Amino acid sequence: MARKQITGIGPAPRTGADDSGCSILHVDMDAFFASVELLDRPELRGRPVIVGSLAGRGVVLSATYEARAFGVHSAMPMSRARRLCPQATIIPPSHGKYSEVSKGVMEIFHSITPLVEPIASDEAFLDVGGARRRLGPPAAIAARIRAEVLDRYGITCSVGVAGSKFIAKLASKQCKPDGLLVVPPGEVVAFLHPLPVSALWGVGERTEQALVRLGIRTVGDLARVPVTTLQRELGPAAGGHLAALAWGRDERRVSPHVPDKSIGNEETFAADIDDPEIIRRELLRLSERVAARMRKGGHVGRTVSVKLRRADFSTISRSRTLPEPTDVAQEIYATACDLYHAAGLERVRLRLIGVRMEGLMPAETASRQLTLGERESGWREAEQAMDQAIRRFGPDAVLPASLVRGKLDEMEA
DNA sequence: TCTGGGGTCCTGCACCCG
DNA sequence: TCTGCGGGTGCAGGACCC
Repeated sequence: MARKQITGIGPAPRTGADDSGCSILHVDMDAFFASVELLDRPELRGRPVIVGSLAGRGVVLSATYEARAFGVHSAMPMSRARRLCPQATIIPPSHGKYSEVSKGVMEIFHSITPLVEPIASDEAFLDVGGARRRLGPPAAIAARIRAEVLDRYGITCSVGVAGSKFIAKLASKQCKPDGLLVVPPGEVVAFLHPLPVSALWGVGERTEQALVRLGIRTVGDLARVPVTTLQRELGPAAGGHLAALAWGRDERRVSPHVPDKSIGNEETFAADIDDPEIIRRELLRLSERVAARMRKGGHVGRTVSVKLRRADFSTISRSRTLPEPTDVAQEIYATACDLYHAAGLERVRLRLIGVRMEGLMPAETASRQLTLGERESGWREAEQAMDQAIRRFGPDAVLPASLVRGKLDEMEA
């Protein structure tokens, strides 16, 4: 999903360019969540529609191009979006529906090539180098994908075709919505240099400000700055990275299987909370969710990380590495509680808490000390039994006692 | 204006160890 | 024995992405 707002005008989209040397496609669904919602609400076509939560603190998840014309964009606070476009129809998100369509779209990609790297539910990179003989040149394959997605799901997508992932991604962004743009290797610099620096992957608000202070506004400006200057200003990694991107150099391959590095869940409260009992109950709920996801994915992890966001939006994180990797919620929860206590925020109003497991590895390769394994086996077996019950009877089938107490409190209130 | 939730990656610092 | 140094690791925070 295109979230970054790029201002500035690039070259006009081209579809008939020479696509030899361009085997990377970036496919990006147009206003994906909103487009899926319009399938069920065709009467809203051509009107401003925003997908986002109606209640509490929320941001815009997706907006039709009619809503974007009023300045609404993804990640904008809903309160602001409503002010900018009061006539918009607001639809609460239905993630299950988007996953279904996403799965189908990914299947279309896989029918073209096994080299598909999903980046999000609505976009992916494809390496179609091996599909040329069967399906024709990359631009023709891109056109075929666009037609098939429209035919099967009634929604449009934009496709960038280039010799690298980075340029393909920029190309799809430039031709949105419902477009196709080929950037041949010989035209990369001419395509790239007029763009604003914010178009580059890795340049967010802060980095853009830093670059503007140096008088760098376009990618062309950036390309003319010595790499040592960029590294001094932005750090060795970011400086080197941007210097390469400014000349279109991007060697990354399309990788179909990128292993997970961490799994976490976080929650923003409807109102700020300073009651340690409630916070601990939420830590348990989040630990349960994280552990269940880890077991489902066959992961164990070594580092427990807790995120605490105060009412003023300042955020701290605390982490601890365990002697042995785990996927047991009770262990994650106990560590999370320790970290929360040690942070000294037990009487501080919090708006968000999160629990994350890092240092993931496949459960079957994780060696476990016998004594620890014996101590935990009761919990692991209990939690695996919970997993089974939940799969059979639904998410509320089994809950830890303290979460049941919490639910009863809510019902009584 | 008031900021979700899922992530990755980088940097700087502290500490340990050889 | 003490000190300096460099590498590895853990931790905290921040920027960035979708």
